[in-house]
Amino acid sequence: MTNSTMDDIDLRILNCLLERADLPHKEIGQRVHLTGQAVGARVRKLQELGVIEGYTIRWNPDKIGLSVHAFVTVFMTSNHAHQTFQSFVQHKEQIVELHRVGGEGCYWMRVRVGTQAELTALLDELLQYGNYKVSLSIGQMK
Amino acid sequence: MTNSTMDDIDLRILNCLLERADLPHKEIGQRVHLTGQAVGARVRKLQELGVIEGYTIRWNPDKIGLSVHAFVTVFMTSNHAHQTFQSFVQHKEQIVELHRVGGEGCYWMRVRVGTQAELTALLDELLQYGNYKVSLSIGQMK
DNA sequence: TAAATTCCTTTCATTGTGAAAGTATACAGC
DNA sequence: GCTGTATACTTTCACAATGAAAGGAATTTA
Repeated sequence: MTNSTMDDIDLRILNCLLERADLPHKEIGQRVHLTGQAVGARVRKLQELGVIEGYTIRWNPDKIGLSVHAFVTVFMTSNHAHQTFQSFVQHKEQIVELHRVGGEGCYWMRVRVGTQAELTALLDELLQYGNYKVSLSIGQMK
Repeated sequence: MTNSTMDDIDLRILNCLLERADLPHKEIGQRVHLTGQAVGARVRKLQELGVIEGYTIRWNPDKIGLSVHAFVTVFMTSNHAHQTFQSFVQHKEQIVELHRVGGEGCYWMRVRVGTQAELTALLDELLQYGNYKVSLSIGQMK
């Protein structure tokens, strides 16, 4: 790898892939005026640079019954519970995203569950680590 | 398509794809004891059901200079501003996710920008619609 | 028991992909 | 100003992945 910096074409390829990662390189190539092979080489470069981390699917959790989508801010009550809290979170598959935050609270997390009852149960467990604030998503606009 | 219900194999395929959507169907097939073609048929079924919405990439905004990752809760001050607020958000590419929420505030949004100054500028613009609370992600654990 | 249905496998044609070789352009050093 | 080197592309080619079609096993329905 030579040039470790991204140009405008790389950005356009990135945008194409974000929108539709199953697009053939040849078709992306038509949009950025390159052959499929050249696109392939750039994509490989972007992966080596760590810009592209991997391929995934966009999906709809609602369709498999995960209709409750909550944002939870956690306020830790003890300074010593961080380790156990984090391992607690890691093995809870309902918690699909976790960030350490500065500002409001200590952690921010996204939760996906099937029922209100399941959410309540999770929140009850959370109490061993601290307090929380919950917001429920009632519609995604973007 | 006949059976509109998902079975355990479908779920396992879904998980494979969430982890690595570029895995060949043949290889997924080995994990769930099916041929590649059978996996392909199931994936097509999941797309028709709307469970799978499309293919994307996982990427690292940090690597292209988007190092500020903020969670913003918006408290609207007027009941009439929702329309203009939503179109405002739609054409701001720094706002990468937006939800209407119940609980804390009216909207929750995820913001990706390069600098604190850029965040400040965005928050200033937000003031025409309402107040806000900001948290900055200082590390993603999941 | 026979017919229909579902879901799979096998086979095959088409398409996508990555490696290799060749070409054009830019740039450094003599 | 020329030559060597590097970069990034295109073309060619072999291989792998994919989807369509046909056929088979197991289950359901009458």
